[in-house]
Amino acid sequence: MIDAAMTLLDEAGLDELTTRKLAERLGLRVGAIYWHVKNKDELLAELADRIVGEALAEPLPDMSTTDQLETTAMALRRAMLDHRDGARLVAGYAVPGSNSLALADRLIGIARTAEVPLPLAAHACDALLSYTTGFVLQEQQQPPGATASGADEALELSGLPHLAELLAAGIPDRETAFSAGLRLITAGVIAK
Amino acid sequence: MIDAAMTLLDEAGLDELTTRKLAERLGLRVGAIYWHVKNKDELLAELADRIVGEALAEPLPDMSTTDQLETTAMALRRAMLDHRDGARLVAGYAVPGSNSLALADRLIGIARTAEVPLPLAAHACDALLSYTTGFVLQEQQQPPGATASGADEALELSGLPHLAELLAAGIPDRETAFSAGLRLITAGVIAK
DNA sequence: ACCTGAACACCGTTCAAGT
DNA sequence: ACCTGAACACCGTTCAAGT
Repeated sequence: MIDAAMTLLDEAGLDELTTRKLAERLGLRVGAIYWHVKNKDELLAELADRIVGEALAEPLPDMSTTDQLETTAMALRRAMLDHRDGARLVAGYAVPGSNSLALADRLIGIARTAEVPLPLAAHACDALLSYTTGFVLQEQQQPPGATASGADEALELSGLPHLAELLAAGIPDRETAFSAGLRLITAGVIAK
Repeated sequence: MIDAAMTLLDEAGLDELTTRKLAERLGLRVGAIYWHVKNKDELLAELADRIVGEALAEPLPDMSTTDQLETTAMALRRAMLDHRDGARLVAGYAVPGSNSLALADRLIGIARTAEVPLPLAAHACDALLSYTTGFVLQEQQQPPGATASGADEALELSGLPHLAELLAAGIPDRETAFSAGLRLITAGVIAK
């Protein structure tokens, strides 16, 4: 059931993930869905939790504290990117009681082993999670035929000198942009 | 038209912001909506842009570079919090060509006046925007009767020692949590 | 220019009734 | 225990036709 929903999500995206299409894929009538699951929101919550679970499954090699924090955040990003609209799902339906809490606990734990005081560790965890989901959300937003690379259609840049300069200098790819933001956050944690 | 949509959003939330309810509020039939606007997505994009515009309207007093960056991010947070589901709207429908670009340009500009090199300034801008929308998204998520303060219903904390400790120590309020994350990012920008 | 009437192709959810 | 049939109350969108 949830497996079928997951593959339907991956193939069709969140907007097309409908109870009726799910039923059809399972060879059932719509109503049958509601024997397995209370409602659609519960279904989506389970999907979101599963995605966060994939991030959690990633092993953590021996490395510096900041690298461990960054690796964990990158695992979350990977897990969300691995599923269509993954970030929207996690941001919108991931619910306490589940893997999200475990992920938060892991992040705080990493910071604490480096003797980071609890309040700062909590804020760092919060910042990393908000940043990561915010970043991937934006990343997965441009959906259909966004011209993959190069300066695409001339958007209005008059009055936006810095963006113009940035466009001329070349926009960095998503990977390095994400890592750079991550570094800004984690550096602040141990520097304190 | 967009004004009516905005107040409907504020009163009813994004899920209840429906073309039919909007028409009813305007004393029209549904079809009439589509004379004013191409489709619902365009309507939502205009709302999102308007919200970002409110953030842009906030004046920037004379202060340190990091304070200016933080003030700008806080203005965006305020603007999103000022409207029901503001973050979901901005994250999901804000589109280039509009106030989002102006906001990004402003952030990069602030960093650049402090002689931050362009690539770092761009990454800082990216990080601040992703963090802020991610944070407020989460903030506006718990919708209905989330027990406002205090440790609410016992969620399962076995195996989550750090979260348990955090809960015992008291969860910091959203304001200071947001500021703390902001500081982590901005500190990294000038420290470099 | 601006709107109505009326339809089309969808949704999520419920619930008696079947097996 | 698991599913069907059939309905209910909604959606967004289109488009001829009216004024």
